[in-house]
Amino acid sequence: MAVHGPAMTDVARLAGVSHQTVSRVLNGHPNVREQTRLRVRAAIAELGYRPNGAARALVTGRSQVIGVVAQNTTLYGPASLLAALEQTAAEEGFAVSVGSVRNLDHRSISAAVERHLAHRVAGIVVIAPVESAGEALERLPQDVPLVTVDGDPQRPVPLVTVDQVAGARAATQHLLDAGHRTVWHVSGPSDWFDSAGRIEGWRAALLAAGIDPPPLMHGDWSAASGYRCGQMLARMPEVTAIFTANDHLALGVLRALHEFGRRVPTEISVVGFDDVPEAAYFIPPLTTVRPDFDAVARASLHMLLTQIESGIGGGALRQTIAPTLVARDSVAPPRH
Amino acid sequence: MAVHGPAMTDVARLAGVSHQTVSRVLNGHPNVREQTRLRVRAAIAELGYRPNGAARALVTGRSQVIGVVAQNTTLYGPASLLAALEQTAAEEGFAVSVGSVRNLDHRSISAAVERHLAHRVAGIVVIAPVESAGEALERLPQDVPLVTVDGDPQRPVPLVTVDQVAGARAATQHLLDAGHRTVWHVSGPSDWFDSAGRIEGWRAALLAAGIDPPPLMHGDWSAASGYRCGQMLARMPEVTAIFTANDHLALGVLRALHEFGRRVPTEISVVGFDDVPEAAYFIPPLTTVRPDFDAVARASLHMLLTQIESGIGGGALRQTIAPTLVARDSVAPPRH
DNA sequence: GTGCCCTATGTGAGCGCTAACACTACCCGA
DNA sequence: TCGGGTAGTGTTAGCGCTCACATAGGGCAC
Repeated sequence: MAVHGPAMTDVARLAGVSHQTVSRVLNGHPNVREQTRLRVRAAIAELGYRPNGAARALVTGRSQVIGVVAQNTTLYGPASLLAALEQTAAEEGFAVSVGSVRNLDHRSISAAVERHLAHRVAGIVVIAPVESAGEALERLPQDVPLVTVDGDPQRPVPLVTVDQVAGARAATQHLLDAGHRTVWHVSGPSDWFDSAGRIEGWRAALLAAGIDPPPLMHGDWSAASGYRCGQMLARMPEVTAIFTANDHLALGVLRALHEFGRRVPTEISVVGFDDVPEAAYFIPPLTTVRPDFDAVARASLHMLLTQIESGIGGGALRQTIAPTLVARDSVAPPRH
Repeated sequence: MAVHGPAMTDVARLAGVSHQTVSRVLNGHPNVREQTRLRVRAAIAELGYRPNGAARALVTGRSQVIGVVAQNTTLYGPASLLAALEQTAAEEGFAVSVGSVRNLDHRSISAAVERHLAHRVAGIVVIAPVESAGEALERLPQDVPLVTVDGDPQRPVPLVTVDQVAGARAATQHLLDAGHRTVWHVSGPSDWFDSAGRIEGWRAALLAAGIDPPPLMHGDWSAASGYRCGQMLARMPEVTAIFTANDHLALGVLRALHEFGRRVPTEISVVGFDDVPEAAYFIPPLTTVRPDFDAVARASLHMLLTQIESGIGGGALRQTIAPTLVARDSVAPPRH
C-alpha cells in the first residue's frame, strides 16, 4: 500500500557519495568533509528521506524506543508520569511505547515486558507501585536496561520514587503544627507502596510527637472510598484533623463532612496528596502535597539512559524525589 | 550489552525444519502439518525464542505499532482515550507509541507524525481537538493509514468523534425539562472542536425551545476558569441553570457559587460534561454527560485497521459516538 | 624519497525476517 | 498410465541499515 520512500542508497546516489557516507552524516560521525556533509543534507531534504528505524534497529539490535509498563494511566499520578516521561524521552530522541496492563501481577507484567522486548526496545520503565509487581521484575531477563518508578524499595532493582514518607510526614506535621492533638489517616490500597510509604510517614510524624496513632482508615484512591471513610469520621466528635493518601480521597471525605454538617477547616482540617489541578477548587481549597512528576520522569529516564549507554549496572540504583507541601484553606487550628 | 537471544534459524535447527517453516508457524500459515507445528512450538518454548519485530518490520515495511499523537495526556478526556486505545490495540496485537506534543499547531503535529513514520508505524491516530491541527493533517503523506479523534468535522479525513452536539443538547434539555427558563453555558477554549460542538448543542436546544441564548462565558477546561466564570454568574440573580463544557469547569463554578452562598441545586442547577470519576463526589454530586471513550477507541482503531488491511480509502470515513446523560443531584426545578 | 599516520571515503557482509518460488510426495480422475 | 492438482516443506533473495575493514590521498619527519 504505502509507497516505500527513498532509502539511503537513493540519497547517496543523488549526493554522489556512498550509502556509508550518508549513514555517517546521519549519525554525526566526525570524519566527513563539511562540503560532503552539506551535499548529503541537501539530498536528504530534496528527497524527503526519512531513515528507517526498523532497519537500524535490526542491525544495532535495539530501537530508539523506550517501553513503559503501567497499570492505570487514567489515574492522575500515572498519567502525569507517563506524559512527563514521554516529553523527556522525546527530547532525548526516544519514542515511548506504552504497555498498560489491567493488573500488576506477575503474569501481566511479564507479558507486557515480553511485548516490549519483541520490539527490541532500548529500555523499559515499569511504573510498579504494587507489591505483586516486584516478583515479576526479579524474573525478568537480566540483560535489559530497566528502571522502576514507585516500586518496592526493598528490591535490588533500579528505582526512582517520590519520597512518600517525607511527604506524608510533612502533611501530618503541618496539621500537628496547627495545633491538632492527633491526625487521622485515610490510606490508599494496602498493596501499593505509595500507600505504605504515606502510612509510614504519617505514623512516624505522630510517634515523633509522642502521639499514639489512631486507627487507620483503608481507602482505595477513589473519591467513593474517601466518602465512605468520611462518613465514619464525620460522626466522631474527637476527629479534628485528617490526612488522606490522595486528593480524590480528600474530595470524598470533604463531601461526607459537608453532608454531616462538619465544617472544614473550622471544625475539621483536611490535607491531601498529589495536588491535582482541581485541588485548589475543592470546597474548601485543599492543602495538599505535590510530588514533582517531571523530576521523577527526568531522573528515571536519565537512569535508564545511563544503563543503555554504559551497560547495566552503571549509575545510581536509587533516587528519591522530595515532594512539597502546598498550603491552602483546608487547615486551621482546632477549636477548643 | 544485551546478549542476543535465539533467532528463527536456531528454532529451526532445534525443530529440524527450515526457518521458513518456523515463520509459517509463527504467522499461522495453514499448510503446516500439525506434528511439525507442535515440534516448532516446542522448540520456541524451549529456547525462549521471541520474534524480532524490527526484522519483520524491515521486510514487511510496517511494524505492529500504532502511533498516537495527542496534546495533553494529563487531561481526563485524552488520558482515558489513550488508555482505551492502548487496551484495544493490545487485543489486536498492536503496540501503541505515544507522541505527545506541546501545541497542536502545524509544525508540532507534523514533527510528531514524522517521528512515528521513521519507526514505520502501521497507522496513526491523531487526537486533534483543535482548529490548527486540521491543516497539518492535510499536508501529511497521503499513503499512511490515519484516523483523527475529536477532529474537525469539516475536513475530509477519517474521523471518530463523540457527539458533542447531542451531549450538550441533552444536558441543556435536561435543565429545561426541570423547568428552567434558560440555561447559561461556560464553554471550553474556543479553538477546540469539543467546545464548539458543545456550544452548538447548547444553543440548538435553547433555540428549539424558542429561547434566546444568554451570553456565553468563555473558559479553558480548568477549574480555575470555571471559578472565575462562576464568580460572575453567582452575582446574577436571574441565573438558575448552568451547563459547563466539562466537569472541572463545573467544579470551579460550584466552588464560586458556594462562596457566594448560592445553593446548588435549590437556587442554581449545574450540569457538567465528561463524568470524571470524582464527579459523583462533588458538592453536590454532579449531573453530567458521559462520553464513551472505550467506544471511541474501538471505533477509531477499527477504522484504522480497516485502512491498514484493505488499503487507504476502505471503510467508513466518519463515526459518531453518542454520549449519555448521568443524572445526579446538581439539578432541581427553579424556585418561583 | 621513503615510511608512517591521519583523514575522508568506499566496499562487502550480514542483522532476522518474509515473499516468491522451487521442489517433493502423494492423490485423483481420465 | 499419466497429467495435474495440492499439501507440506526447502531455497533464495532481498528489506535498509551499520559495522569492520579496505582504500586513497595528503602531510610530515627523517
